[in-house]
Amino acid sequence: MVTIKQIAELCGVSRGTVDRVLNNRGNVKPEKRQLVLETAKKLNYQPNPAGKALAARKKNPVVGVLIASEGVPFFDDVLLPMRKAALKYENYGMKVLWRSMRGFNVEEQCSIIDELASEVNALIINPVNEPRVIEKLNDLVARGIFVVTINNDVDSCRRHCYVGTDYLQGGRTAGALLKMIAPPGIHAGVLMGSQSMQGHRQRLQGFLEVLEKTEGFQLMGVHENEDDDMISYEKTRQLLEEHPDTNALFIISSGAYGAARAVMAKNRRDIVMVVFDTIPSTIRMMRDHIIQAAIYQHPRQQGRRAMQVVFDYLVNGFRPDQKKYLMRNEIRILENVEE
Amino acid sequence: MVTIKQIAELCGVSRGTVDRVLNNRGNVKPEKRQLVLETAKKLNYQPNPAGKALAARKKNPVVGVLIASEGVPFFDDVLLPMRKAALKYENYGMKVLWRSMRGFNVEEQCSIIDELASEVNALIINPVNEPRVIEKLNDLVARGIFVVTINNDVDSCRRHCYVGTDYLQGGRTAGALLKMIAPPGIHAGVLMGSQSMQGHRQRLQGFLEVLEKTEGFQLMGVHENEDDDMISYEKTRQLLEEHPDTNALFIISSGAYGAARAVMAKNRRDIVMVVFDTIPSTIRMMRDHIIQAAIYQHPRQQGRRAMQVVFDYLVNGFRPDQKKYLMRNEIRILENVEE
DNA sequence: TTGAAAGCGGTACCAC
DNA sequence: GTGGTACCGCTTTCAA
Repeated sequence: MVTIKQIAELCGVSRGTVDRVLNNRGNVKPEKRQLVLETAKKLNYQPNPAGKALAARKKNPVVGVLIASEGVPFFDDVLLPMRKAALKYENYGMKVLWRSMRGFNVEEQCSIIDELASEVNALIINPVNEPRVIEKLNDLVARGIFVVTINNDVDSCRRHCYVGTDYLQGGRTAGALLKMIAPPGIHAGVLMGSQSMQGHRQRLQGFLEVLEKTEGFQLMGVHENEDDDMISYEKTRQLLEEHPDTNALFIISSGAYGAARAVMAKNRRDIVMVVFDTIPSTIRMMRDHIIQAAIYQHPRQQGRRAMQVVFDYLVNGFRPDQKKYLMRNEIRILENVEE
Repeated sequence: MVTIKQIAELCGVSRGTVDRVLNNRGNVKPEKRQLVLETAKKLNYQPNPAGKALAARKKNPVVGVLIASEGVPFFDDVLLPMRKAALKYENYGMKVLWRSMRGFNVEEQCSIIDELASEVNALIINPVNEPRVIEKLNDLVARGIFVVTINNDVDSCRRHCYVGTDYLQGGRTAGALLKMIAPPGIHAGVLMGSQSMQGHRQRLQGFLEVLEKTEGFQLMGVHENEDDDMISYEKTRQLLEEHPDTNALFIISSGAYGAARAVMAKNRRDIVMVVFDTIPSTIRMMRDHIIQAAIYQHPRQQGRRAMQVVFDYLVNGFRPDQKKYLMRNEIRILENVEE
């Protein structure tokens, strides 16, 4: 392992000079600069993160977290490991400010961002896909704040990093799975949160892409449930009444429980249900054999990873090595859904 | 964040004394000891891992890795992220000695362990489940070497930590999946590496546990392929000739490619194949629709995690918070198998 | 433009 | 028993 001290000795300069070169702080004579750079390269110098972390304490690293998590069980699985990771990183001197909100209110999100912006050097956010929010995030980036979007990426935003899933692939996986586990002649109904959610549209697109090539496939309707179980219940009930030949349901975001209750109410245990996320109510419905499979988007990894990317940047001085960290869309059935 | 220095000031003692108390190095008057402990507890003192890591350099932390990986594609997926993690940790001053072997030769494994034992303070090993090896590992533990078993745990071994999967659950998941994707009346043939591999037996057990309750299920035979594709090919061919009504194949460890080739040779594309691990040859067979699904045991996480557990112990001074780190058995189909 | 020195938190060793 | 001190690697500040 090579240290700054060794490079300094080899080049006949002081550690301070080496530091100035390696971190582009200027004020070094070109020849010396050149010499230091070459030596560092030749010896394959890699900074020791422990040294960096200790020194970084003086920079007072603070990260803000803003997630529209209230009333959304999925985010419990994101936030728990994120909190655990935060606890670990707080031992290095990093601080975390937690904020949450309910629903996708642009106004509210903007004002919380403003509030956080003045006291953090990094932000983890689950952003609403709206121009005003995007503009605000770009603004933070311009001011030197490190921005990580989680679970939901936004268009044309200059955020440093996105942590989430590939929605299109998620839809394809769900479609292909349904095709495998349902009898031929699939007549599927679809429920999604909202057409205005880009991720939901992409999942639907991937799903249809796979199934439309399938013999006997019929789409019985696509309905919006605003990620609400009650609305989900009503719409599913209606769908089943209008199209009794429906034999499969695909739930694109939340509302699986509501849909499952409608299936139970109609006593339609022949229906195959594929949903997203393995929240507790979904696991219960899997045990009752109402829901057959769920696509798992690694919420825990998402939470951990987002916090880690920020820590590595603020404390260890690493820029993320990817602009996007995409988690796999996994298939979970009753047998591998629990710990 | 609380530091040793602060505790020292509050207690009116020196940092050295606080260190002696918190690390049980003795030589502290009971009253002082008590006071320091109470203060640390009250302030919820947590050591800063960066400080520890820096100081740990003087201990010269070295870890040895010994995996019977040669000729086993599965371990490529374990070793690559393990190497990447090692590279990262080497920047903290930890050193890694890499060893590999081919097959499960007790003699050879023992001699490599002996060779490593004298130069490492930790060992990551994929052990052969044999008394002589187990004894040797227990010996290392007694000598203060930190031992992590990976992918294959061994009975009654005092290793500090196991990183791998739950074999029984893997078998159950495979069985339940087969039940979902194959038409009713499953006539399944099974290929396993060896009856003497505990993990393989457990997967078979989980598989049968689920399927034996299934109407119309028949087991057409269980054959050993020694994890070899050629043997796998021969045994599968034979099985299909003796039992032409076989309509499903379950491959418990390696040899999926050999079995798939036999299926192709017999032109039996109606057969449903469920296998373990998504090695390149398996992915190719999935693209050709010979293999329908694979159980994925998170090889990459296994590699990363094992290295991390060792690093956290040697460099940060954390004991692992679990004796077993079990990865989920995931279901992979063509649509979610690739990046 | 540069070097020297202090400090981040923890550990180890020496002198008393 | 105990305090003082040096050191691990990196950053920052100050003086020259």
